[in-house]
Amino acid sequence: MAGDGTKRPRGRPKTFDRDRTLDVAIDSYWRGSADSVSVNEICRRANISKPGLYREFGDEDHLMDAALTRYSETVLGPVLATVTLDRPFGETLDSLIDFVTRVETPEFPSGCLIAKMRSIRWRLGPVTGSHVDELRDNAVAAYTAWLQQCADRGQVELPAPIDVIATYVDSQLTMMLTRISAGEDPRVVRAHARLAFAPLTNPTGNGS
Amino acid sequence: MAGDGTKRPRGRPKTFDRDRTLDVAIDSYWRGSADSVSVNEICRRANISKPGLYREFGDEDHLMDAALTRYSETVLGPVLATVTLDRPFGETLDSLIDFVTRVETPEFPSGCLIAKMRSIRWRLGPVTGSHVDELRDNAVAAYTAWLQQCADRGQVELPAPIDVIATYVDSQLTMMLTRISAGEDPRVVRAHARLAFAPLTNPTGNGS
DNA sequence: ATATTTACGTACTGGTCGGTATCTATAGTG
DNA sequence: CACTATAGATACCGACCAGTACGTAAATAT
Repeated sequence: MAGDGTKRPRGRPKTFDRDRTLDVAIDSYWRGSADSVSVNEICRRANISKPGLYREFGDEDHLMDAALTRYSETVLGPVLATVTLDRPFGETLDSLIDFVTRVETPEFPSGCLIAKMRSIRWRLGPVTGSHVDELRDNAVAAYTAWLQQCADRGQVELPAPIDVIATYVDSQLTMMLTRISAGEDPRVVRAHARLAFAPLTNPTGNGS
Repeated sequence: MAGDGTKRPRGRPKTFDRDRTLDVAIDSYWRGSADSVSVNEICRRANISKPGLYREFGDEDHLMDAALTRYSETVLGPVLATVTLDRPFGETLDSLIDFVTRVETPEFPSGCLIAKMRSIRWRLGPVTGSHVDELRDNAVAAYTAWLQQCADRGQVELPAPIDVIATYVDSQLTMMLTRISAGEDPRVVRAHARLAFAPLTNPTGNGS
C-alpha cells in the first residue's frame, strides 16, 4: 500500500469481486451439475448483479471456462502432479484411488468438476467444451508417461497397448468420481477399483 | 370387426394414440438425455396436443415412467433374459459386451434408456426415480444369479464377494453404455471391457 | 331434438432462463 | 464547475418451460 505507484484508472472504481464470484461458481458447478446451475443462481449465491457478472465474463460459456481454468490450476494440478512422483506404481495408484473416493466435506466437494463437465460435454459452450477436451487429453498424457515410467522399471506390465491402458485408467477413475458424487458407498467403489486395476497390478493376461 | 361385442362407451371416441406417443417418448428420451427433452418437444414430435398428453399420462413424471416401463419390457427384458441362458460364462459375457457396445442405428439408438436415466437420477420425478432404482436392483439380482450359477459350475471364480462382483459387472456395463452413447469408439470400449473383466475370466487374484 | 358424457385443442398462467437497454453513481480531467 | 470514462444495478426482452381453463366436437341416452 505504501506509495502505491499504480495510477488509479479513469472512471468509477470497480467493486466487483472476481475471485469471490469464481469461488461461488466453482463451488456451485462442482457440487451441482454445471448445467442445472443457472447464471441467475450464481448471481443470487454470490450476491452480485447479473450485468456485473456479464461485464466481467462475457457470457455463460466464458464464466464456466474461467471457473474450469481456476479449478484445473488449484485442484487438478496438484493431483496430477502426484502421478509424476517417483513412487512405486501400486503406491501411486492407491493414493489416486483414495483421492477419487474421498467423501464430501463442507469445503471440498466430492467428485471432480471436470468429470462432471465431461458427462454433460454436449451441453457445454464451445470454449468450455474444448477446454474440457484439452484437460482430459492432458490427464491421459500424464497417465501414459506414468505408466511408461513404471513399465520401464518393471513395476507394472501392460496387458494391452499403453494408450489403451492410459484411457482405461482415465475411464475407471472418472467413473469412480461420478459414482462417489452420486452418493455411492466409497468402500464399494474402492472394492471395484481393486478389481478394475487387478490386471495391471497382477498382470496375468487379458481375457482372450 | 365382425360383430364387435364391446359396447361403445358413452362420449366422444378417443383418438389419442397412446402407443405412438410412447414410441416417440421412448425414442426421444433414449436418443436425447431424458431431461433436456421437454413435454412440449414430445408433443411437437408426436404431433399431439399437450392437454391430450396430460389427460393420458397425468404429468411428466408419469409419462417418463410409462416410457420406462415399456422400454424395460420390450428392450431390457430380452437382454436380461440372455444371462439366464445355460451358456458358458465367457460366451454370455461376450454377448453382453457386444450388445452394450453396438452402434447407433436409425431405429435402435445406442446406449440404454435406463443407464441414461440413472445418470440423471436426482432430476427424475419420484415415480420414475424409484422405478429406475427398482430396475437396477433387478439387473443386479440377475447378474448375481448368473454369476452364482457359473461359479457353481466352475466357469468363473469370484475374487470378491458375489454381491460386489455383481455390482461391479453392472457398473462396468453401465459405463460402457454411457461411453458408447457419448460417441466413443466401440473398439476402445471393448478393449477396456476385456481389461475390466479379465479378473473374472482369468481369476488369478485381486490386487492386494 | 335435446341432454349428457367424454375427448379435443387453442390459448392461456406463472415461472425461469440467458442476455441486455438504460439510467444512475463515482471517479479523474480540464 | 462541466466533461468524460467507467462501474453499478433495476427492470426489462423474447424464448421456453410444466401445467391448465375453457369452449367446442362427437358420440350415446332419452
